[in-house]
Amino acid sequence: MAAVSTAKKQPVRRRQADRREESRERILDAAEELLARRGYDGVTMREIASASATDTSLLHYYFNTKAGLFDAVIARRAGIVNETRQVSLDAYAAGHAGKMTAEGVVRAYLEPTFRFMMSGEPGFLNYGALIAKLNSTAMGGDVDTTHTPFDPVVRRLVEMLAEVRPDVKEADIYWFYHLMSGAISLSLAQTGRIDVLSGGQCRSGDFAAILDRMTRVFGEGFKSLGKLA
Amino acid sequence: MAAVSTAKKQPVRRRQADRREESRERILDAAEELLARRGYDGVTMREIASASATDTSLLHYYFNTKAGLFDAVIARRAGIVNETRQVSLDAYAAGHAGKMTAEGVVRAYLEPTFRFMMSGEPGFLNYGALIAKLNSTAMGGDVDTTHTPFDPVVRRLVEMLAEVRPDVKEADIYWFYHLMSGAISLSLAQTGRIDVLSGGQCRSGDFAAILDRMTRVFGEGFKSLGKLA
DNA sequence: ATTATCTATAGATCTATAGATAATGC
DNA sequence: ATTATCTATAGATCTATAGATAATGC
Repeated sequence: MAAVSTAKKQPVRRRQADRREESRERILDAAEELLARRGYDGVTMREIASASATDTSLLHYYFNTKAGLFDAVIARRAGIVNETRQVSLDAYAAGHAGKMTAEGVVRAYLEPTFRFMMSGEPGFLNYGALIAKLNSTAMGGDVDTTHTPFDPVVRRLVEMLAEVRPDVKEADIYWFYHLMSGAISLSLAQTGRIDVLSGGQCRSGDFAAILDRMTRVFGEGFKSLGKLA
Repeated sequence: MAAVSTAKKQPVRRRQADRREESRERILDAAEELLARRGYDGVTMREIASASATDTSLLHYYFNTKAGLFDAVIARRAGIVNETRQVSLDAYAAGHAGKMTAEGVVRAYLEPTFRFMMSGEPGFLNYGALIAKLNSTAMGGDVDTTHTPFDPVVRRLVEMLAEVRPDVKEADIYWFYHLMSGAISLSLAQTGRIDVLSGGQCRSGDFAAILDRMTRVFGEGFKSLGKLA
């Protein structure tokens, strides 16, 4: 057997890179949760430091400023989310050349996001709520919302929808995305409001139900575009 | 001719009630704009005081606390918005007994909101953005989101949609409302993101365009409910 | 006499940094 | 010798209130 819990008092000797990584992750986790719940201005560096069992000086050591910490929280998961969406759209396009449907495209776009939310990892639930807050924040404020890292995938989505219905004007497809985006955002926000409103018939955290309804409603709704009113 | 600008130096003699009302409105306007732009925690009482050309002590005199001021901002326009929606839904129901359509109900629900946004009154644009922020805030925080004053009208909407399609489960109608609510929220937020994304083909402030697309997409999308997938 | 408004400040924060100490690198 | 972490604090806020003054009521 290898040496498991040999010395009692002696601190575990960890590599610098590991200490660094562990501390950063611990801070990012705490920041993610607090930022998701109360927003950028609703959270203090002290609170994040306290929640991650360290001091504000360490937060500044790793992330420089509060805005830097915020950006790091967003950036941490943006890559994987983006890639998964991209892969999903490409896979659907490849598997349905010439027979793509709006519903299929919509599902391919939505599924990865909701799969992350259903993974059970609390980090993703917090991340989702944080992205929702960011989405409803006007551009040009303190928090930089210009570098939304999701734009290329959205363009791909629009492209594929245009292929399904070449007669629909591009602007209308963008509006369609806008409406869908709003529905996604509110869902990621997990506000608990629909729970109360429906008397418990719906639960904010039931992402399987939301994915199903979204796919249907937007898949069908897409057909209305381009028609005369 | 009546006495217009008679005395030069002499301060205009105004009734107490008028002074009170004018000051309150001036403060509420400034608060509404700042809160819409930066959120509850992103704005200070000092800033609101400065923007309304007064002091924080007067803000506290009229509204007690920061939370009290926030509530007053929300409450000021909630009544008229609510009533207008209610009247619109009732009018549609009365005029289309037995021949209501999902699209008709959806339009009757949406139209008043968007009409306020299109009124050109900047107060309503700010109010809309503020409501959008509130909608994506989880319940149970500092800001009280439980007293959302819009619930009764939503129930009426759900009721009418259920009349259009009695075969659809109530939970599905609530989910449908949830999706629509997300799209409304993002639209009210006026983030400017769709403008950039679409390369200027769409404008966040084009509420006529949004109302038109929403009515179509959700009117058509509603038909997908209750169907087998 | 009452109500609205201003002056001044208490007491509790906040972000950020300088400088000391502890742990790892080599 | 270098990197990670902690101690202590600067300097600038923040919300809220006490108490004085100005304007209106009657």
